[in-house]
Amino acid sequence: MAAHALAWIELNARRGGEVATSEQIANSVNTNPVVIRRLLGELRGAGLVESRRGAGAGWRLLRPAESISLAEVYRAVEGDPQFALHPATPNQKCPVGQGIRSALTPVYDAAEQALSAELARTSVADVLRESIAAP
Amino acid sequence: MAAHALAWIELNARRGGEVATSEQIANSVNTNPVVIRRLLGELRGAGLVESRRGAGAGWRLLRPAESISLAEVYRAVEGDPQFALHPATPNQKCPVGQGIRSALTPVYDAAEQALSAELARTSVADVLRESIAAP
DNA sequence: TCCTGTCGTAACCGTATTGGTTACGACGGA
DNA sequence: TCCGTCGTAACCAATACGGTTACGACAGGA
Repeated sequence: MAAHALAWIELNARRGGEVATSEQIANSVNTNPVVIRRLLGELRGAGLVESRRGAGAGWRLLRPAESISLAEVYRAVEGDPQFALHPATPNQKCPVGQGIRSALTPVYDAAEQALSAELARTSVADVLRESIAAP
Repeated sequence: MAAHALAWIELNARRGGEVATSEQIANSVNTNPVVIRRLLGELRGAGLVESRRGAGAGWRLLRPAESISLAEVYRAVEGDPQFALHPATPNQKCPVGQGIRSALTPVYDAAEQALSAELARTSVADVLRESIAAP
């Protein structure tokens, strides 16, 4: 949904729209404007968009769509690590339980890294282009 | 937890244990035996372990720990795709909404692929070794 | 100055997921 | 026959997520 929202803002800008309102975006994503405002709020925290209030308010990209990668979007939206360790701390009296977390942490880090690197290959502009090109 | 359980089964085997019971594994993972049985049930479905019932029952790896990668474990446990598309189908009357899903699907597939490739670099035997080696 | 449109945010709901727990039947070796 | 273990259903609490309503804050125009 975040990728969709950003692509829509970019399309709107290319059509001459100064800013995009959460209601317009919600109409395309088919959800509630509040959901969009929450979502874009996180992206604003990551420095990807800015919002204007008052009359004629709305949202705008802070950087060219070509330079915003899905890795940044992903990181902004899915803040916490994707790979969680055990909910309860394992049995420290067992050799495995004692060392399992420090054994898995680097593996998880590498996995997140690989994921991020792959997502970095696609930009919001790419998403928009492929969306428009779809049959 | 799945990686932990498999590593424990392997450690137990190296110590001469024929099979590992869900209660023993649960003791190391610090959870309930039923949770372990459910978990290993999925891994059995993926052909990674087998279970024996009756007296003296328990679990055993079906393949050498060196040949079981975390990618297989991950796939067995986290069956469905990690990247979900929109919960509600987007507005088909909008160019972005109409094409966004077919634009994102290949990106998601590539991301899952990158993730899997990274996890494939680590085996259950690696996890056990690193766990035991931990300070 | 007031009015209007939009964001910002809190509050709440329903649903789904997850790990945990209890319970009990099924199985199979001793 | 007995006993230990798996297999599985049922239920619970906690959490997360998208959705919805509501309302104050803000800013620009009339």
